Amino acid sequence: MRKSREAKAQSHQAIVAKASQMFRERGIEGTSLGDVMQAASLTHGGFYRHFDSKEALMIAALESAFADVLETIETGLSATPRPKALAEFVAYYLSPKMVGGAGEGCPVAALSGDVFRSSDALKAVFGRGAQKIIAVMASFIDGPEDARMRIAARTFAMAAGAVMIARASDPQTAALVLDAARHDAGLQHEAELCSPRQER
Amino acid sequence: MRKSREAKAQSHQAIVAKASQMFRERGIEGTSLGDVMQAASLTHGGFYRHFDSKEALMIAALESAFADVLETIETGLSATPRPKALAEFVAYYLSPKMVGGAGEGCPVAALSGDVFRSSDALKAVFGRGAQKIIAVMASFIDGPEDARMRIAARTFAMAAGAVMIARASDPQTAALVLDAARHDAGLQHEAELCSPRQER
DNA sequence: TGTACATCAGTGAACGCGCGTTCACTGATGTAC
DNA sequence: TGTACATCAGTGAACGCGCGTTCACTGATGTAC
Repeated sequence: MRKSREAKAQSHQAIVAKASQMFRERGIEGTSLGDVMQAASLTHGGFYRHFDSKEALMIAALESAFADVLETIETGLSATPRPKALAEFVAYYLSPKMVGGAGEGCPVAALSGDVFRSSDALKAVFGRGAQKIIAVMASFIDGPEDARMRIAARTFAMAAGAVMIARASDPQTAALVLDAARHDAGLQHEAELCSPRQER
Repeated sequence: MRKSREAKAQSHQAIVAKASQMFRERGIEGTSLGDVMQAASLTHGGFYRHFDSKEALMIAALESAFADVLETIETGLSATPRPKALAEFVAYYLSPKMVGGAGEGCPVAALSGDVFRSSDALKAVFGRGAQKIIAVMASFIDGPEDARMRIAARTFAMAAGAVMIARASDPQTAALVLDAARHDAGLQHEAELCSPRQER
């Protein structure tokens, strides 16, 4: 039953892809290795030919999820004209498709709770991914470097926070929070640009 | 070994209090009923004299967590003068004590991932709690009703999002996101008040 | 108020189940000559 | 290029473990008279 090198590579890719999707959808603890292997059309016993442990798969799956959404974000942002790009991105991030489809959505919104309770290795992958998303967002904002990073980081925190709250709430509360975040998306430059700096 | 009515009530309260703290700290799936009962100085078998299932405890514990933080928020906001109250609250929400102490912190930041994957009953409790927090925050903002609710909701989403991202990240990324959110806390009124309304 | 009895809070053993992980095995693939 | 052998991807049964839940039991508490 031995498979060729490229067949193994395909299996590996399938395992990571399915895990990446299922972890986001059902949570890491809510997804068993048996579930993942079955989704990849394999049996559970073969898992350890590909990974040393579930932890190793978690890292690979999280990296894969970040790579996927970063590509989506970069192409999406490039497609819209500069001054409105970030607002459009936030609107997309908060869309029913994104909020409802956790499996294909942002790993930050889907997995922050799980990663919080996991190893430092996973947190490092998560932090690196989050920073990359923020950096890409910042690159589509006008203004001085530090202000752009700040706007990107707080906008991302607001969008991800709104999605997480919405997913954990009843529909009415979800709508309240998502609408507020959407409304903010059109205004986020203003505070930085029109008001005198304020120290706390 | 039967205990008096008030002794039972004390046990009940202890179970809920410990569960409320442990669920936030370790996650719902990461906390077993045995852990909770042991923390409440009881043995696991007695659990079902108090609740029908773990799900029932989840609901009671979440309600208790929201009641606790709502009280903290209301007294905290009342203690600071009006125009700065919200900014002070956000600074407190983002403080190392709050970010580090999930067990005593906001259930929205600690449990949104777990509740997302749970029953509609839990989501209803979660949504109601989140709305109450937003309403209390809004009551300490000046301006027209709908704008106040919007500002409160997006500020809460940003703060909770920042805490969740920070907890799941390496220290450097955590600092980046928390600083950006802190900085925003001093500015949040401005966009609504100083810029012309913008439609998307 | 005292007594007899029913109730039931809490105990600790036991249950069935699903999980991550291990293992002996199969047979196609890769390699050495 | 062909052959003989080692490798190893994938299978499916088995493992030990912790979980939520159930149960028979104990004895103090609550209640009826």
